[in-house]
Amino acid sequence: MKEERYKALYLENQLCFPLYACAKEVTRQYRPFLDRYGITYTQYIALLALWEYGPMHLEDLGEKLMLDSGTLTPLLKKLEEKGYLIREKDPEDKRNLILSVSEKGFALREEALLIPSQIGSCLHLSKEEALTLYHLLYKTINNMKESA
Amino acid sequence: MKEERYKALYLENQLCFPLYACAKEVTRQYRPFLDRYGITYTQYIALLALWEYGPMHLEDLGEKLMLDSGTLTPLLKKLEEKGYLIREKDPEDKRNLILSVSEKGFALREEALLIPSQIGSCLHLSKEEALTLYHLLYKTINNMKESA
DNA sequence: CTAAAATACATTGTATACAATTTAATTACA
DNA sequence: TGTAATTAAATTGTATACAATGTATTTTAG
Repeated sequence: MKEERYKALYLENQLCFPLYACAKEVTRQYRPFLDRYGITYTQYIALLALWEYGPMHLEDLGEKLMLDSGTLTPLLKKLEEKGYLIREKDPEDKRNLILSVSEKGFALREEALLIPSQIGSCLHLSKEEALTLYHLLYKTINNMKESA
Repeated sequence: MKEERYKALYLENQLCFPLYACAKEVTRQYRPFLDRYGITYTQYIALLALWEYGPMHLEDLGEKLMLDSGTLTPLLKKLEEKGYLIREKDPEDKRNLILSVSEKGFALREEALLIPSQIGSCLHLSKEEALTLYHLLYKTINNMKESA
């Protein structure tokens, strides 16, 4: 099986695989912290964006998170059901949906303040390693966006 | 909104987000190449493991790919339906499922030989950058596994 | 030797992801 | 102005992911 000819297809020679596995593993690290508030990782990053930038349209959130309406629509409805979010039609243009964090959603922000450092300590990377990884990931993302 | 107090929760201060986004984006790059053979990214990495290591049990594949039976069972059935894979009970221990690549599956391996370099060129990373990224990702994965 | 524990896979239920299509609202233009 | 083109969400359909449970098989203890 392990013929030289197929070296390019060895799992350990792929960059994609550790990327895929690491991303899954990191979101798994978040689970116990987020379970306490009844939210998922994707719901969490949606809140991160809305906490930081304030009310915005679904499309803008989609651009920030690189997610489309097919993913976001049901996810945002769940956040609304849980009381963290308000979804309302934009009176200026009723095609748009304005997303804004509720009072309960802002209360959650206070609790969430503790999460990043707890996750950070799971990863056990030096500040320098984390920064290198961060920049390489964004560089890769931007490279892919350009070539598209 | 953008108060100093909440800096730790800024989307751009998260390491998890570019990781999550990059992984999704890279699997998207695979899609056009894999669509031609009617397989998905996860099905592709399952084949990578089976091409490289030969027949194995579902559990071993799950360990290599960090996936459980809930994900693998339906995925492997689809690969079998498409004719790339053979699923059979192990006569030695009928709890185990032996997974082996079919003739058609090995024919696909020849075609797949072209994929890694085509993906590589989408990422536009130098050999050094790719290697650094690779090592940091595996380091992070291993760190998380240890702390668990 | 047999009942209980353990094991491996399958199934169920929930939540993404995303392509493709549909629907409602707005804009553009003939 | 009235209709065609465009736009933004929502919906539909398929494929992961994964926790929790179920089921068949094997192993282990007594």
